[in-house]
Amino acid sequence: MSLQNTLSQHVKEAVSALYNATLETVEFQATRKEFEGDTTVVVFPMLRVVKGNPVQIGEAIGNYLVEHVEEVSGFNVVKGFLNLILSDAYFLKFFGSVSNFSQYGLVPQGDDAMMVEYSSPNTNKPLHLGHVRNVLLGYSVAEILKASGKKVYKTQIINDRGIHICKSMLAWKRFGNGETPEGTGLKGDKLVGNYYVKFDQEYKKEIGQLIHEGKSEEEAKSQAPILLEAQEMLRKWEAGDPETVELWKMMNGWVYDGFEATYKAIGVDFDHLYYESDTYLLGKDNIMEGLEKGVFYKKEDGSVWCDLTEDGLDEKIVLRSDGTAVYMTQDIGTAIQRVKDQPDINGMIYTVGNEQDYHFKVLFLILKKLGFDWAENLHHLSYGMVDLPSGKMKSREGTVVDADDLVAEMAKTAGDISEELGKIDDFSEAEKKQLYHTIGLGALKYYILKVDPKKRILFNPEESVDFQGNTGPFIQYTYARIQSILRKSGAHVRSSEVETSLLERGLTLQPKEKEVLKALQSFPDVIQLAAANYSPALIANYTYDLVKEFNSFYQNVLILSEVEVEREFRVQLSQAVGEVIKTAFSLLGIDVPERM
RNA sequence: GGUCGCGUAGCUCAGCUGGAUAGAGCAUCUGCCUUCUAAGCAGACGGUCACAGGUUCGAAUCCUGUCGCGAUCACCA
Repeated sequence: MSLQNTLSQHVKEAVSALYNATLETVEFQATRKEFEGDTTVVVFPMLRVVKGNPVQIGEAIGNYLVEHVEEVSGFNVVKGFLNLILSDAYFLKFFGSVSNFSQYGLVPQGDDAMMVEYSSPNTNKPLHLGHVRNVLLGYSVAEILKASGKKVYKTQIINDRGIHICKSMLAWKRFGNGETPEGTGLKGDKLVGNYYVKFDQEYKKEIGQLIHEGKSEEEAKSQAPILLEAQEMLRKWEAGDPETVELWKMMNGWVYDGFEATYKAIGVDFDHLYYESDTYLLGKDNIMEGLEKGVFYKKEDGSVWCDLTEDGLDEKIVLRSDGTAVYMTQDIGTAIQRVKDQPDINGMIYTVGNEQDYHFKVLFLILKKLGFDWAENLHHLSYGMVDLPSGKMKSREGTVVDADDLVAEMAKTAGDISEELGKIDDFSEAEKKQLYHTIGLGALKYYILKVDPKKRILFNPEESVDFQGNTGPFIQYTYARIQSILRKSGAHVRSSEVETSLLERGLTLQPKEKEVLKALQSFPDVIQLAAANYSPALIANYTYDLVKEFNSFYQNVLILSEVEVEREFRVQLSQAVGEVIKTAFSLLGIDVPERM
């Protein structure tokens, strides 16, 4: 039983004994820094069942607790707040009860399985800053869910078909002169992306020409020869024309190699890949079944709809009048297919930008109406856009921030700062390169993940990301310093038997040490809370708080003390903090360096 | 226009189920490297929590309305 539960029980007893009243719940709160105490009971809510002065009630309960509960060694009452002081024995008992801090807070995997989808790239252009936020969020939420005891399948659906793909194929065919990634030394996704841009340039040129010849803008846009040809290419692809399919396979292959390199650089991975070319025909059967069940209805022109007006939404089309699928059709079919493929899944998380909030609201509602039990556990992990100081990113205007460039830029900044500090002059070039990548990526990931996903991010690439304060590198730095302490102290290994004897050997805890212990104590709760809210930000901000407490301790208390017991405990405490930082950061997908 | 989200210090952000004098970092200013890594620590300065009502012993937090910003409301994906 957690301390809070134990205390809660005793407070109820106290109220019962002292006032002959029954308390439903006891409200706890972290004690504010300016008051003495380790945890606080709020007396106000008790006034409903106990009539009287909150201060007197607090005093009475406080006295009762000190007398009856060994963990409580003292108290004070300020207004309606009962601040309890916990004994050193209690804190050391907690510290000793954790046998292995590298596993601390992690719940062993149960049978509950979830699928987390993220990235969802198009294969006509490279990944950009928007994808970076998506991928980091999805990956981190998947890791947090794992830590909370869920089995997790990480997936991405690759949008590998459609008119946009044909555009870059056509442009390559027309202007490419047989260029390949190998021949040019360009990453495959970059090469293909260039032809997508090339298509757009040609398209604009042709539109201009047509308007010059007297067509209206609308006519020009729909009649430009290059566009017609792209549409023709899509038809050929759908018909399975060998030459077109061959080209499609080749160019998509280039793009996959490019994506793979980017994912590797960012440090994310997937368990399953879905290709839209395999799934885009799914869903029609499900629509037909739904039609029979009466979930959908058919209009006179043959199109199929779902009436959501009773749920406060509109009618939504799920099948066109010509019988072809829309986006919604595919998503319905894909969701159902996934559960068929992986029957232990009983929930799915879709990491997709908030511009699709409405789509997912409708999708989930329809799946519920179709009667799937897992439809209750669908969640749209919706996130805000990443804006630049210049405004929105627009691929056609070349204002996108490329993911690979961004990672390289961050590593360079990390390198510049490190060189200036000169702490790692004995590193080899390869080690330095690795370290700069770790730090730069840590800065980028932390910067994005510490913000509430719902909020838009204003990303200024020039100012780049800070390395001071609430940042990834600051936390990495703290970890590195802890490793340094462990090296210098001869790396004491913690064992659970030791801590009780620490008390017997005369150890008394200092306030800074208690603060660190308190911060460590809340880690398991934070993981659960983060999993329940799909929020990496909670983990990030928790880690920062822990590091702040540790640094304050580090700076104000001598760790390598002359007194043996103190030295032993402080080294172990440092080690524990290091392990929790490492765990927390692994949930964010951030590596920690041994030295920096 | 309907719906959804956001609005907290000059800037970037925390603030869990309502609780004490609303917290960090950056920026500005003061101290601290002969002691475990100064990417640090200790402190100062900085707030009408967009605005107005309401519920409550108590509201940044919950409810209603207003304003501002954004997204969305396709037989596009």
